[in-house]
Amino acid sequence: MSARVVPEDGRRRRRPTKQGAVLSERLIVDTALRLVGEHGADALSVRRLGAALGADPSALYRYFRNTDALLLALADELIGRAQDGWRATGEWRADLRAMGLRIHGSYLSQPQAALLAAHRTTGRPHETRAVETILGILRDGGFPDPLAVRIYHAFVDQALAFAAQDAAAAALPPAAAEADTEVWREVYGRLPADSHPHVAATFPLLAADMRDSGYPFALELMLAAVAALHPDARG
Amino acid sequence: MSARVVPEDGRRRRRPTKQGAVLSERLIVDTALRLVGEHGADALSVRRLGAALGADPSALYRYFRNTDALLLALADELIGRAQDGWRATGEWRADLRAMGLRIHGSYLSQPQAALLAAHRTTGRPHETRAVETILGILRDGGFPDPLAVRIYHAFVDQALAFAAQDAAAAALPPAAAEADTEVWREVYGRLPADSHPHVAATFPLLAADMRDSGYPFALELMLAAVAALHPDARG
DNA sequence: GTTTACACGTCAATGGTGTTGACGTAAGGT
DNA sequence: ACCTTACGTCAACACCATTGACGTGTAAAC
Repeated sequence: MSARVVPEDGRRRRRPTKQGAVLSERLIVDTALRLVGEHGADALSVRRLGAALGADPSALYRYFRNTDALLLALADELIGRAQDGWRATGEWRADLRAMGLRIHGSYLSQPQAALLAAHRTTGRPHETRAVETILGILRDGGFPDPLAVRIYHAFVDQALAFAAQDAAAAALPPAAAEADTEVWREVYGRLPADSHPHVAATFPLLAADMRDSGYPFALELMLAAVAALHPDARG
Repeated sequence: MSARVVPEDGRRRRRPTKQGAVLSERLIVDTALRLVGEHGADALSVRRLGAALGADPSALYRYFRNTDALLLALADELIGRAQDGWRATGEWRADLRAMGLRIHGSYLSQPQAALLAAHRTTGRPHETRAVETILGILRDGGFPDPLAVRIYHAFVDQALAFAAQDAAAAALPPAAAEADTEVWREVYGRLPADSHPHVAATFPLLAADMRDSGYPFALELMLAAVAALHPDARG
């Protein structure tokens, strides 16, 4: 069985499955995202996706070469959703902030797809559009090319890295997630002041702060530092 | 079978396996890291680890409640290695920089293991020591507690997130890695200037910059922004 | 309208995974 | 030397992704 996948636009004969569903790339991607959204990270397996579609699991291999290809399709869909409806204001700092938060948020809405795809280069249309947009914000904002490129790199990597990091936390099986929470309460909450004075002194602050993502603050720090590098910055 | 795991210090009877190995937490963790380092993340399964140890796979469950517990042990080992031989200089900026680069480097030295562990809270000794150290750098450096805690959070998350991100890239199977590289050359290198003017204009700079990790620059940006927040900063 | 080719849904099988309960042996405290 | 029990082993379960063979029904060709 080689080359069983037929490209989407070459498809003609859409035979319904036994249960009456008519498959398509679009339907599969949407169903996969819905499955994940409704039943969590563990719900996405070839078997379960087949069941949700009303098809034999192996039918998916007519549409995606393997699960990795399916995940890249999900990833590009997420990048696309991050940009839906966004409009540039022309103010580079506000625009970068918005893009960062949108990418982060979009990936977080589908944690386990994000996890598997945040470190891949898909080269698909939604991705290239995002690259173009962000580079444009920086160049139109007045940063010279070499600096714009360095900032672009740090900015995008940071957004994706935090997205993956927070997605990983959100995608943890319930048992592991509870284990992490309990570690905070049971271990860090009880470290003695003589061996761990700094943790002991700040524990309430720490426990409160760690509940949320560190990204928004890290993003603000990056934007502040970048502003200081702007040609127009005084000093 | 409940409560089959006996804590390491309660162990007395070290019965050798059929193949003559004498198991211990230490031996299992080291073997697991070696396995992952040599044969990739996929090589880490209970069965394969058992085989590498010369023991029945289920023997591992006498030492770790489940694979998650084993992963946390691996993560803590990496954190420990990041701190080996480090000494504070008393200069918060230099110390933070060193810690960031050490954590990042330590995880990168075992990309496959880092991938599996970078987003967990272990609560184990090496981890609590690292938390204490970093908090200490900030508090002793003159940051008031609420600010120190926020900075700590952003700093640690950034280091771990980038570590995981870069580890993921380093751990890609050769085929996928080459696919990503080719996407850069074939897709981004050929985007037409009329649809993607910014990418087209900066492609050589972009391709060169993206080869390395974005972390060092992102770290410098964060440190610069943090310096501006220091109580002693003018303005 | 009938024929025909093949796209694609289905079946069955392979070899992997984590995890558990039962069991017996040998190690160590007494 | 005895006895308890820690712990290594075995067998089994339920799940996983993936593949080769198969045949049906669709849609194009005539």
